[in-house]
Amino acid sequence: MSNEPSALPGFFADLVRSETRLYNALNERLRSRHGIVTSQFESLRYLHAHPGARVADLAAEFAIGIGATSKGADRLEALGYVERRPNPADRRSSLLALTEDGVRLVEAAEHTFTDTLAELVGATLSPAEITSAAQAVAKLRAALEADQIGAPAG
Amino acid sequence: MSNEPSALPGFFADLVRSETRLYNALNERLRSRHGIVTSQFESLRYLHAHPGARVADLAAEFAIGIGATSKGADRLEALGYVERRPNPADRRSSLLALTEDGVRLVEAAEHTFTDTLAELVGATLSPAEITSAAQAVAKLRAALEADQIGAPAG
DNA sequence: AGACACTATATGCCAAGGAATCTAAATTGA
DNA sequence: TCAATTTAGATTCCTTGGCATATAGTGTCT
Repeated sequence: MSNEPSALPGFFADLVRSETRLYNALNERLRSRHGIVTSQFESLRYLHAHPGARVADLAAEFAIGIGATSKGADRLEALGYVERRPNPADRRSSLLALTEDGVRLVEAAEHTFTDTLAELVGATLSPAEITSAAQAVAKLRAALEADQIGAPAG
Repeated sequence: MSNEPSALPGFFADLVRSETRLYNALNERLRSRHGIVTSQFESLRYLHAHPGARVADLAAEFAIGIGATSKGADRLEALGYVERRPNPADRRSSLLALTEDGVRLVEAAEHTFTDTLAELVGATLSPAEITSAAQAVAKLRAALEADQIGAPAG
């Protein structure tokens, strides 16, 4: 009874729809309060946790292309939130780090982000549901990353 | 112990990363085998299940803007998979439907879609994990839709 | 009937990502 | 050591989506 094979397309559809709507809602909040969108917040958040990351590290984390990542870094640099510093170990690459403004922004936006998620997800799913869903997607993500599935070309 | 409030950012990150990689992997497969990408497949799939849907119905389903949906319909029409028929009840709108080619394509692509998901998700998560994750995202999606959260403006 | 608001969609412009290409730098191996 | 290969990331072109606006058709009110 439980191994309906065709549960997967519905699961995928619900996953994508939920993600789209959460992403859109977070975009609105983050843009109005902090002037950035979710993808930018996530980059800043990653750099906050991993100072000195390279463009390729960001691209691998988000499963987007190097070109797109490089352009995204340009924008954050132009906004004054990110700095490119020379990589002493390899002159082809730069080390990315948050500026002081970037640190302030990401710390403020973190509250908006967490609060909005709590409002949108926490109001709907019970802690137990969140826990079991979180375990499943964490496992799925780890497997996809380990097998390098869905990494774009450019 | 279970109601860590800060489980949500990690859950969101894993959700987005999983979705991105699954979407990218499906894009590759669908493009190489059928010449369409996942977003197009999902539109065709929706029209297969809901013949005579309008542009606005597709936009609401996917939580994307009306303008983008209209342009997407243009492309599928240009490819010969979708037809716009006059809506007898309202001459401002058209009723969208699959052509015969569109029906053939979506039925073939459905196998690719299901098989790929089974390969990527079914190999990683147990049926029980899939079931509980699917229930959670179905509930989340329904709540977001009911509250019209994350519907874009245009 | 005419005016007005409303709705459905189409269109134009801009921002962002994918893929391919290009350059510079590092690494390898004869 | 120096040519060949690989790697990092920047640049270019193309596609797609968001948002604002335009256009046409509906409904209503008088």
